[in-house]
Amino acid sequence: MAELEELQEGDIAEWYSDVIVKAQLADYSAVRGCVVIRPYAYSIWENMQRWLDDRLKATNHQNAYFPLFIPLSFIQKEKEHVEGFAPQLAVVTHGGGQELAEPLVVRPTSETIIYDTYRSWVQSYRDLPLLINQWCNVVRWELRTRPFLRSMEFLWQEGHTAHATPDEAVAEARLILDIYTHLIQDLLAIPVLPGRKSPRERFAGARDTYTVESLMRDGKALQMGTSHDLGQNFAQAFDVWFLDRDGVRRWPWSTSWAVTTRLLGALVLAHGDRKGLLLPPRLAPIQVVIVPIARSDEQRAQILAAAGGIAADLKVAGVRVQVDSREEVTPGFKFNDWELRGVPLRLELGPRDIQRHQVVAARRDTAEKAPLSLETLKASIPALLEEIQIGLFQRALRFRDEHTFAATTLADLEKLDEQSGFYLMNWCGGEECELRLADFKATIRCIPLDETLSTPTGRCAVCGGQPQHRVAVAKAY
RNA sequence: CGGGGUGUAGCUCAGCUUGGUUAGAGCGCAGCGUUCGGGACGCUGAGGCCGAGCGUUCAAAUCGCUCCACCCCGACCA
Repeated sequence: MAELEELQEGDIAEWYSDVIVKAQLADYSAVRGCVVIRPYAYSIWENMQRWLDDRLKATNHQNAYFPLFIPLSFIQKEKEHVEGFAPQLAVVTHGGGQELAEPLVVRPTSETIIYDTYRSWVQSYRDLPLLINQWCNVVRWELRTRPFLRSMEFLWQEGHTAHATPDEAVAEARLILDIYTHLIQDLLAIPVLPGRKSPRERFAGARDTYTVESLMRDGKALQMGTSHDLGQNFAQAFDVWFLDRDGVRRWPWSTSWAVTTRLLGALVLAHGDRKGLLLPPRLAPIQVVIVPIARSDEQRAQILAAAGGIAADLKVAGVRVQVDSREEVTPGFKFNDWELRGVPLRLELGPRDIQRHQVVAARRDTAEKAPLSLETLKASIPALLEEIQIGLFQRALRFRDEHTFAATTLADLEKLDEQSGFYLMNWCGGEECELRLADFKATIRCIPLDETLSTPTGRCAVCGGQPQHRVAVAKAY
């Protein structure tokens, strides 16, 4: 595998699927567009889930589960929603050998079935806010699929909340965006650009869509998570009412928000290199792998015993550690194997080390090797893992800064071919101007929430008119 | 849904142009032995409806037609 930055677009695609398969993250399945998520990747997903689920519970959200099947008529109740999702629906027409009276769609997202239920849950302002989350799978009939980044079935969490005031709903959508920001920056070690979507890029049926966008190492942007201010659209469409404090009947204001297993793909594309995967320690299923090196059988027994002791100590210190005691492959093979699988830290333990009372620690991120004293491992290893975690984020942040440019005219976007990344561009807010970006295979990724970025500084780069914002433009996955 | 490509051992592929013994290689897998600080080696062995169907022929992995699947590239999408 060559250095990622040197690869052409098609080769990146090949590198990506290579890493996915060789690092045992996913397997292609018998079904087009659907992958098998292997234990290694699922374990990473569980680590993300655990953190996010805890945060959601800490902010008073509760988990629930709604049906996989949704009556077709439900999807059709919200005008924009149906227009947005109709082309992507998988529809069940038969069951038990009979044609169904009404077809059932396999959920592409659950707003409709959930609001149909909320009608009976919400009567009074005392029932609000209603803060529900569900972990599940969804299906969207994609034409062009890629493992994790876009598959026909994927896993996610979808939050659906209802509030008594519009301000509360917006505050909720923003709170979640903030939680996503922490998840992605603190755990995945990937910097995000938080912002709002242009009307054109908004979720079907939303009043406003908030997004966190990141840059992959090939300079393309990836939408990492979204949080929608749905206004009263779904409440209205599904006839959800509450009697407010002042005796007036109102539709509640609602939000929905999601992150998906796409984040697993982001991990590969944001940190991977020519050796393969590189996992941030806080998410790595195996943070430390110990590779024993021995010449004779009795030496092996001694070294394996020592390795087992180190592993036990590290486990007590909260480190996820594994001893690679395979005898059928050489240490050199193991080095490459674990590097491909992205384990952040490797400890080599051989006869020399036993003698000197040390291990040799090899960092996946910098390829540096250094001896570590056995006495202080319980402190030095967690510290080193933390250093790697921070370093990965810093490196990704530097990469993003170096790939963020200004575009003052449309012609500046021609540079996208040479130098892909975020291009900050003044925009009048007109859809005609936005559509011109297609000439460069680019889209408006977001209007940054950070006003130092989004405050316009000149004229609209496309039409020369009065700009409304500066927006982040990029090629996207 | 359009364009391109590929289907032969678990994987990567050769063989097909010019039809003809028992279909091959490397890797992987199993057993045994030697190895082990950056992808070790030797010996032995298991493993195939040549993507599916129909046709041409004395004879098809090989020629023709149809279908299917997957990958890559574009328009639509988390």
